[in-house]
Parts: sequence; C-alpha cells; structure tokens
Amino acid sequence: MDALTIHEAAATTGWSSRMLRYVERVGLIEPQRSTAGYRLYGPAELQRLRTLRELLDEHGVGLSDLAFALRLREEPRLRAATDGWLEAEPERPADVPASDWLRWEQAKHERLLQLAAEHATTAA
Amino acid sequence: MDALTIHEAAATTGWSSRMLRYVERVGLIEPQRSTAGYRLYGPAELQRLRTLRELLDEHGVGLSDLAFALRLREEPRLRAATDGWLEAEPERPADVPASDWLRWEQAKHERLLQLAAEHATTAA
DNA sequence: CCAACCCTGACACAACTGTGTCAAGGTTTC
DNA sequence: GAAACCTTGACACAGTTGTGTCAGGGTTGG
Repeated sequence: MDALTIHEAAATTGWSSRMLRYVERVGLIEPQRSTAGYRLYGPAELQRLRTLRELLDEHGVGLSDLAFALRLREEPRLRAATDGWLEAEPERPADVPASDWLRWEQAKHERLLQLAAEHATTAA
Repeated sequence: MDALTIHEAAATTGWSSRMLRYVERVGLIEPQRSTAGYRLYGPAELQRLRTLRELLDEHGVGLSDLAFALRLREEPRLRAATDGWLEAEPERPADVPASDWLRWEQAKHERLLQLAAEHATTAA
C-alpha cells in the first residue's frame, strides 16, 4: 500500500513531523492510523498538506484561523451568529429608529439561524 | 446629539475603554471621530458592542477569530482558497485516481473564485 | 483657567500559537 | 535482538492576543 509514515510525509510536503502532529491536534488533517497507532498519510492527505501550506503562505493566515473557519462550517449556530454580526457592517440605515432596528436585527438573526439549521450536516 | 465618549460607551456596554480601542485596532468597530479626534459611539456602535460581547462569550471565540471572519468576507481570493481547502474534508472519493482528483480540485477552486468575485463588494 | 476628560505610545503580563528538541517506552525489520 | 523507526508527554522559547496601567500632551466645560 502507498501510505507514508509521518517522517516520510514530512519530507515530501515540507512540513516537519512535529508540525504534522500539531496540524492534527488543531483538527485540520487527521490521518488514518495503523493497528499499532502509527499515523498513515495517503495521497489525499499529502495533497491537502501541500495546499494547506500554500494557503497559509499566500494569504498570511494561521492554522488557528483555518481551525476557526472549520468551526464555522461545523457549528451552524456559530456561523449564524458570526454572519449576523458581520452583516451589520457597511452603514447603518440611520433613518430607522433604534428600537425598530433592534427588532430587524433579531429577525435577520433568526433567518440566518434557520438557514444554517437547514444546511446543517454534522451539528453537535 | 446622542453620541457617547469612549468611557461612557464602555460603561454602558461592559467593555473597558482600553478594549474599545483594541476592538477598533483589530478592525471590528471603528467609531466616528469628533473634529478633535475624540471617538464618538452612536446607538449602532453600542448595539454592536453588546452583541459582539455576547457572540464571544457564548461561543468561546476570540476577537482575532472575528477579525479573520471579516477578512473572509472582504477578500474573495482568501475566501475561495479557504472554502476550497475545507471543501475536501469529509471523505475522499478514493475511486478517483490522484491525478484526476487534482484536476477536479482545480476546477472546483476556480468555480469558487468565480462565485466569490461575482459576490464581491468591497474587494481590495 | 483648571478639573476632568480625550488621545497616542509604552511597559507589563498571562494565555495561546507555532516550533524545536529531548525522554521513556512500543513496533518493525532484518 | 538491535537499529531505526513510531508514540505520547514535557520543557523551552519567540511571537501574538487580550488586558491593565501609567506618562506626556491636547480639549472641553464650567
């Protein structure tokens, strides 16, 4: 079979073995294990490791950022809350009284939550 | 007019004035300024400060996480790269040879980029 | 004009992120 | 069975995040 051990995977992807364990720890890439508990990196994992490095380098983001992006797609409630909050960025209506705006905010929040719930796949 | 100074805003929202400056620094809430440079928090900012605190407390996320979520919606390329990478999570096809899978990945990536570009609003 | 505010910049400090290295102990391979 | 791997756990250390506090210097309101 064609699965690599951690040091081999490290060698072909440019990561260190230490970092492969860390990447696994933050939940981004979790390789299969042999019966003895050895990590086994298949072609898919290797490809993902390479593209992951590109992603981080090209956009100056951290592993923790990707971990958060992952949370966003695994926790619909978090996704709804985050999107809802960011939604109100550009400019406030300014002609709507504050009380009405608050109710409008709540309605939007619930709309988002509903959407997220429908789209839910691995909700905890 | 009804805009509060930084300490007043802090008092009514539960943040410290120090943190209000920090929240501004990471780009999440940037209040208007008086001619002398004093920060002026209007009703909209106050509301956003309160909901921001809720969001952080209820989901155990940090300001930096929100800052990243903001980047995701302001940088379509980053959004596409992130979504594309996370998309390949659940399980690999396993019946598709690696080379084909790679091409499929690229096509998907471009699809996402296109989508993001169409949806672009404040692209830098 | 003077107390009471605001501003920026700096020092400080705990907690977390990202990395390396080393120790004690199992597994594989020849 | 011994060399060369693997595992987890720990110590270490620079950099970032999240917060407080204090200094030096403007602004504002009575």
